[in-house]
Amino acid sequence: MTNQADTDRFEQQRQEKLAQIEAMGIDPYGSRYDDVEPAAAAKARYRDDDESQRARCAGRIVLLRDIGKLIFITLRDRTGTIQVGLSKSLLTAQWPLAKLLDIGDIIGAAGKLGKTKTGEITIWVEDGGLTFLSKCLFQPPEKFHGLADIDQRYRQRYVDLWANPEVLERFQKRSTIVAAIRRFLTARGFLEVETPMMQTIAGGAAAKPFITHHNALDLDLYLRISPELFLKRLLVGGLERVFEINRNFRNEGLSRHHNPEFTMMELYQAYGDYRAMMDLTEEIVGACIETLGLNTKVQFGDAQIDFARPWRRARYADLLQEHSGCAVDDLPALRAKARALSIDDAGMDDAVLVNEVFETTVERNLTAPTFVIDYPAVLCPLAKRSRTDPRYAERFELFVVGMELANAYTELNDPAVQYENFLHQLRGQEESLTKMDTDYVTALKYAMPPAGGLGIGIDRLVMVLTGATTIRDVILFPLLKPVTPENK
RNA sequence: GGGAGUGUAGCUCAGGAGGUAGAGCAACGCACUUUUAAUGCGUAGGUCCUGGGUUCGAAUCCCAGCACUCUCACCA
Repeated sequence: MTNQADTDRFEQQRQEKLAQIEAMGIDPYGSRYDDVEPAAAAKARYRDDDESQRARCAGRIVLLRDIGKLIFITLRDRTGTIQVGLSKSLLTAQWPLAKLLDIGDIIGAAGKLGKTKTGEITIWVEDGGLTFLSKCLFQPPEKFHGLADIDQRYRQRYVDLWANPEVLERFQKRSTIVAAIRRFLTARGFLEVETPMMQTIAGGAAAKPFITHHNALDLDLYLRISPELFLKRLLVGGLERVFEINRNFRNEGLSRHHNPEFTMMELYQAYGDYRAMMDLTEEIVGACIETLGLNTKVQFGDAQIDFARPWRRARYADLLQEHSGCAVDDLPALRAKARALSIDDAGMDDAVLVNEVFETTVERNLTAPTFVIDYPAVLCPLAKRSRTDPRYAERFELFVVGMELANAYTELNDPAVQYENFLHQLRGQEESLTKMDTDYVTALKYAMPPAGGLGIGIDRLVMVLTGATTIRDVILFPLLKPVTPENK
């Protein structure tokens, strides 16, 4: 698609300007530039009645209007934009440098802070106040429409971030959300920890793992699919409240809701249970909404989501009945339903089949925040069974706009039951569950306090709170097929 | 993997009932000291994704492939 000869045509012109800048004795790649004020702050403090105001900002030239002996520049930094005015009479010796500026270049601008005739707050750069900081050698995207080619936006995120300001804003919000969660949990006495990303047994979930190899030990290792079993070992160790915000890796397909590496916040709270986790989830998400300065009503595509508490809590069996018309224990009806939905049920366990029907009929309809509670116990080998009805596990999954956003259990702390569940899992299971984590069972034998555990998918939470309908819009560098010479 | 769509200038996009193509922005030149996507005049810029076929002639029609998007399937 990109014609090399043409790319060179534009780059050539900019190379020539770079050479002219060098000929002036100026380093076209700049150096340390101190005392920079954010553009937004400079604009915010401006006062009409003060002639002595000055400002010093730095950023990228995103617009440039050359009116002969006067040039107006829109300078963008991480906080926004500010106009820079370059006038021949003010700049004097630096005027030739001003005439060499291109859109995309990075400059520093210092001078009087004032207004133009039309009322735009402007830094009127004085001689010596123009600092060349870095030359952009490529033609930037179209100034009004920005970068629209979706593939190129992800591949060249470094361009996307400044060509499309809403992209930068969304990633700033992501950072704000993660910081809010850390602050909230830390204030509650949770300790942030880091557990292994490379594990000899990929436990804590059922997913296909990525495999890597440690040379010195000649040992295959798995990138973790979950930190769960390590965090619960810490409960045994007496860290009664722990959390980790980090990447999980699952070797599965890509979609609007799935990236092979994704960020999970997982926490464990001794002496809690899954109901405590529901309250905590509402509070955590509430803290994020508050920090972002949002109303509880959030727009997502065509849907409006209302996060006002409390959120709906509905039993798995009831939702199944409501959306599929089948009772959770009516297997003939569920088999029939599965066939009607063209689910391939050959060789499928009953519980797995029920869950297939659940996923196809129920999940996509859960738009408003909904805690699905009381899952069939066989689907939850790490969760404690209900004392009142052992067919069910004390587990919830939180759904919003049809997406699983969180998952929580009352944690199973009985080593004998855990051992049995592991054994049961091993029969006919996929690769992630072929090895038993016997050390985890040993840990439970040393006594793990009863506890609640919660995982929140950070990427999906950011999607919901920023209105991003694809996970790739909340991951800076999503996984893409590499560009090869053959497919270019 | 199935289905649908898209691929044209650096960027954003038109167009093309078969006769080798256009706009805006960006670039280059000229003019302009208060612009706001500055403006006006001029110039330059294209393997119309790739390969094959039909045809006197293909960017357009046909076939195959590649890439991307959406969607379905897969995914505790």
